[in-house]
Amino acid sequence: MASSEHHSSADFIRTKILADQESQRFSQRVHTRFPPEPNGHLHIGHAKSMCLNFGISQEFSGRCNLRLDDTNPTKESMDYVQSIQDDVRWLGFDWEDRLYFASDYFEQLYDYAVKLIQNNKAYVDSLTAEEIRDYRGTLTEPGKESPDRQRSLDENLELFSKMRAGECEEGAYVLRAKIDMASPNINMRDPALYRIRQVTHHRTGDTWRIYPTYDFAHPLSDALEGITHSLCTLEFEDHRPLYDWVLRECEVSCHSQQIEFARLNLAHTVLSKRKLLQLVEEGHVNGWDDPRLPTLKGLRRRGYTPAAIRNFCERVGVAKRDSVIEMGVLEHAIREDLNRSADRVMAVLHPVKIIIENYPEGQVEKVEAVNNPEDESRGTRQLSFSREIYIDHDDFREDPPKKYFRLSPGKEVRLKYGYIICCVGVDRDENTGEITAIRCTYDPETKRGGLQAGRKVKGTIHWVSAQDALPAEVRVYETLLLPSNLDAEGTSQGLEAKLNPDSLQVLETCWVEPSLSDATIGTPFQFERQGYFCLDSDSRKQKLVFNRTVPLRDSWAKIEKK
RNA sequence: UGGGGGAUCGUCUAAUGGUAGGACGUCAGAUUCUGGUUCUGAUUGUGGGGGUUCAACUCCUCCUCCCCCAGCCA
Repeated sequence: MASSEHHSSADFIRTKILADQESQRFSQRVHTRFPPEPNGHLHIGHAKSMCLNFGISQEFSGRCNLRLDDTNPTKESMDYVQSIQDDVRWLGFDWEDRLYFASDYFEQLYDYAVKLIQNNKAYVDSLTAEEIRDYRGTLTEPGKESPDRQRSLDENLELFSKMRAGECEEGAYVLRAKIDMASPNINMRDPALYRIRQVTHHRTGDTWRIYPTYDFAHPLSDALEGITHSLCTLEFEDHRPLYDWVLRECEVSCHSQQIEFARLNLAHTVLSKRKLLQLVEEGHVNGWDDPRLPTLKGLRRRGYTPAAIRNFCERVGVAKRDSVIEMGVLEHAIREDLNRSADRVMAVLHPVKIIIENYPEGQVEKVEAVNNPEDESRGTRQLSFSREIYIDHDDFREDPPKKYFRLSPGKEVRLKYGYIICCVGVDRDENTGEITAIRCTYDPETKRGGLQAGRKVKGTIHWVSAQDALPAEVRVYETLLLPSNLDAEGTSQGLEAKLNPDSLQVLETCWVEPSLSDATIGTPFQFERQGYFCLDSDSRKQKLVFNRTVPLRDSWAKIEKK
């Protein structure tokens, strides 16, 4: 059986599918679908759904469709339709020739609606939205039937056809399922099937003036496509009786099994389209591809790879309980990927100049640097070494704390791939007293291959040569939401209060090694000892711009915190 | 409150009557020209009370807590 070879234990969905296969349900066929509404950009929560739907179809040698659930033209657009396809492809999933649209089924859906009317299972209601709400009852009280529930078959047919013809105002009528106004499940109290929308649909144009609701269109779309397992999130659990009702009353030949799972929640960020939209529209972030956003476009720009995201989704698992995944899991996934694949380069983000007093002025020599210690085939490159170099501000302390292995007065460190240097003093600004340069001497025998090459010192730090380093801007990101405010829900006001004011830090005066001059946008690098970075699309020849994808783990920072 | 779901290490997630396991995190050690990586070890958990059973995360029962539903959104 093509199922759980890769899983020591299957999740509850795969277990269910396995059972269906064994019982010959659906003739052992497995056909899923990923059905986003084209009303926004995809985010990492959708990635979970894609990994599930496409992943399951692969494991069970089945198929997975991409379906755009475009039943509400007031919120949707062709831009989103395109963006969704780009993102699905980018994540690495292939729907082959099975790209579908709910709007492709509008004609068939209409026929099914007519059939329901003819079978006395649906009626045209002229109650207003407010009246329908009142008639619906409450959680504890049953609803009451609309006067129009008794409308004659012919009248229903005629009105529904008028609705379609565009002869009615928005809100004048709605087609409702005739189920049970006293049902304890509010979704079964004669839910709306069709509503009038005098708007142009991004695909069907002005052909339609009535549009089916999710509850009507979704089960039938599944049936029309031969979907066997219709995976959706927990909030649709009590729509399942309605889902089944529609398929039963429409007498379709394929009755898919709806299975609900818990949606993804990620700590310190937002994963609802509404809130994402708010962040973009109110200018808290710079567009849908802002690297701080958990949108696929944002993650991509930030430097996250499709493999890391897919791996993350696998680690997170699938279950029915509400959960919040720690950012650490996502960060682990991208580090794991990039550690293997990203070439190492030297970059100094908070530069301090070092003058090596005993190194001849004007001399430049080459040192050999390893591109990727995890992958020898990536080879080496030459770095130039000279009298003046930059190191990071964090790698020097005048007053070093205990266990500080880096540079401080009278102490030695190794310059990675270069020499061991010793701090002999500092230059200061006469007025402010600020350090303007650090003075060092070097030990000429300590270069790789030198007589003292094996000499051990506690610390090794990164550096760039002042004479050929390239200026760069580096954008450092933190979580979008403050770690302190964990409560997920809130008003729009609440969201704003939780925003991390330091989610973006721009370092304008960084220096990077010259090899980065021909970096391409998006290619990941490890800035030695710091983290993973990639060139941003804002980058220009004169000023390179990098995004920090994720920092390296930093055990010194932990020690120092104590 | 009616209905529908859910509760297992700090965080995710396995174990459907038979050794509570894995991952992330954390801590400690080893290796390291990245305080990275890798390796080794450690750490901590079945919401509560009854019951059935040789044996309960699992079954029964009572309770507690959390999530979802009163759109002509999905």
